[in-house]
Amino acid sequence: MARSSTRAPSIADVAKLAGVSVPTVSRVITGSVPVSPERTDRVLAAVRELGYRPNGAARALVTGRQSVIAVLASNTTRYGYASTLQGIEEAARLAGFIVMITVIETDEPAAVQAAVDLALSHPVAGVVVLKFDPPGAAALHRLPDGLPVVAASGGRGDGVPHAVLDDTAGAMAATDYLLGLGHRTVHYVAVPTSGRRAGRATGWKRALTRAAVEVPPVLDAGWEPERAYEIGRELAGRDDVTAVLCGNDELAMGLMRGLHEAGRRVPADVSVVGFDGHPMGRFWTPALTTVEQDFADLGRRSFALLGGLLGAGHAAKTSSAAPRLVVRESSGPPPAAG
Amino acid sequence: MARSSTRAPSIADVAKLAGVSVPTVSRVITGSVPVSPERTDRVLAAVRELGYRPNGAARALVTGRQSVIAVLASNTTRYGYASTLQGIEEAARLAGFIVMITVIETDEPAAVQAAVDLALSHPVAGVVVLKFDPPGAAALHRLPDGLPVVAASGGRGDGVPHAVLDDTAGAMAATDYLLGLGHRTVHYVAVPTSGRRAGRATGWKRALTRAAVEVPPVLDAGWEPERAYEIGRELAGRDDVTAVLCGNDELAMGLMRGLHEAGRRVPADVSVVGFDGHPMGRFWTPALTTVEQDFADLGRRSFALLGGLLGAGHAAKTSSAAPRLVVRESSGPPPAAG
DNA sequence: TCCGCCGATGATAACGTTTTCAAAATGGGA
DNA sequence: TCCCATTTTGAAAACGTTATCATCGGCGGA
Repeated sequence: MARSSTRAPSIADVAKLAGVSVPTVSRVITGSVPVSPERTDRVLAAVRELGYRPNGAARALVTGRQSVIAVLASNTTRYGYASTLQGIEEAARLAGFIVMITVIETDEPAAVQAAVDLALSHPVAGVVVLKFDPPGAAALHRLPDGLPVVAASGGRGDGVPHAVLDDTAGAMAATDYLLGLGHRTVHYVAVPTSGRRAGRATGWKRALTRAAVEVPPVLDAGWEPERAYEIGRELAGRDDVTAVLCGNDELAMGLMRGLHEAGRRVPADVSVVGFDGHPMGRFWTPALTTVEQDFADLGRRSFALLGGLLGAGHAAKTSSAAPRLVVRESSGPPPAAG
Repeated sequence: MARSSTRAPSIADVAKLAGVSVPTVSRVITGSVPVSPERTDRVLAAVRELGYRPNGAARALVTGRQSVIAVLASNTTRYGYASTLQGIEEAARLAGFIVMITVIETDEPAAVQAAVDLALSHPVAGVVVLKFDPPGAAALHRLPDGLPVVAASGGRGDGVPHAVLDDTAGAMAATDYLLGLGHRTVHYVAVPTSGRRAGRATGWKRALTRAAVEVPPVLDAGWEPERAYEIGRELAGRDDVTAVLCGNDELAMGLMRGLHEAGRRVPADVSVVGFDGHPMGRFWTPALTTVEQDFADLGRRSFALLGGLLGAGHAAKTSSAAPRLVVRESSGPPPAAG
């Protein structure tokens, strides 16, 4: 049973034990060609006894087909990233694919190249790039031609097939909602973006201009809730700020804490709306109004697009879904009826 | 440049173009054996021109060395899991390894077996199992012998090398802290555990018995903050509950919301202490007292253990770290001086 | 000048599997 | 009974790389 040491049993070992030829074992295992019941049993018995497990490298070498897909992302712990990854993994697993994850820590060219090289040092069937921020966008540009690639992001695509969450529509809906509540304008605390086109900022800006109200300067917070917290404290001193849209829910929570510590009440004094639909948002006090996005579905759609690329040629080029505004407690009318 | 179609260039194509033999190309690429500068240049030029990329499957097949490690986990979105995964990935990437992730959704034998089979259908150098819950523990038992395996968990190991976060010590510290504040006893809202030995519950129980106070029944919440929220509402009606330790911070946040909605103030009426050190905890209102754990470090240590297994035989068998109690606003003395 | 040594190079084997192709076995019809 | 079609089986080739081994060249020492 516990045959340690030496080397893993090969198909030849199984064949010898079962008293059949090597190809017969292969046929039993892959099920590609029928084999007589009697031999099939002998082979399966031998497989069990030896604990034989096909060598994927050899199999991949001869078939040329890979069953591994690479995911490139800048971070795997943030809510949106982790959920998208989960969706990709689930869809891939159900299709018999394995997911390899490689993190791209910065958008510095050397680091990006190193990460891409590492990811591609292994034979992969395709690549999914989480293009939510600069590192993701940089990685996309460094992937070699001829490799099936899909990007998952919140904006429109450029070249490669994209699975998209329509950030712009979500941000517009949230901004329209706040304006409809009577707020004079809406401020925006931004997350990093993948390029010039920032879907969330675009939607926010578009809603404001369409309503013919002033567009205040964007407040950049990066990914850190700490920074949003500081912004919250700064904003607390300004009476003209009555509604804030945040690039994601973590930022919104940090911001609310900053406002709270500085004595501003949410939503009585300031309305705060987040983005993403973080599962903790509904337990927050006050519960967070947010633009809910189905990241897991984004991941599944990303893999589906990639599957289309791998299979028949008639693959879809994009897959888009609209987010949904979820109104909870952190938003309301402005303090002085606007 | 963009040579699509046909098949990827092989080392033979490079050799022919550079006018050298196949092994010489291999030597240039791997750097294993010195090659004359003139030939090296020719080879590198040919590599560039053809866009040659070594076939990892062939390489893996002949060397027998794998540069892929598999991670088995039941979920990749929860804070502890995601952070541990991040630590593993980081350490692996720095060592030139790639991380494959396979999710085990339930502890049902068939599902576990399928996931393990999928993960091992690819040749891997070793496996890290996130053994925080039943699916992880089940996976650990289904891995074949002879494969380097490390478990990362919050409890002690059994057989395979373990990287550990000392849950027991953390839970004891938190419970001692609450008892020291004057609480008559401390209730415990539990997360799922990987087996009979639940580190957090053990530490909590040990601290209570050592202080000779009553040990209330464990309140099981699973992983869902929703369930903790309900428990919070239930507990709100009980005056004897003045201090609650939660199995993780998400649960604590759900619980606090439930208490809040039912009119109980935290920490004035009830003290709540979480577990894990979720980054959002400090922004919560009230900011969450918690037992902070360094999951990323746990991941790095897991990989280090695995590296020891892969390299020389004198590998460490365990690696343990103690968590740290971080006192914030959600805990304080009981309402009526105890 | 010759011998032996060392470094660079190339031919060939090996890794473990699937695929191709031919051979053997089986079955059915005349 | 014989022959052909069909199914099952096995031998050998192929995948792309690295490892092994022998060969070739140059160089230093006698």
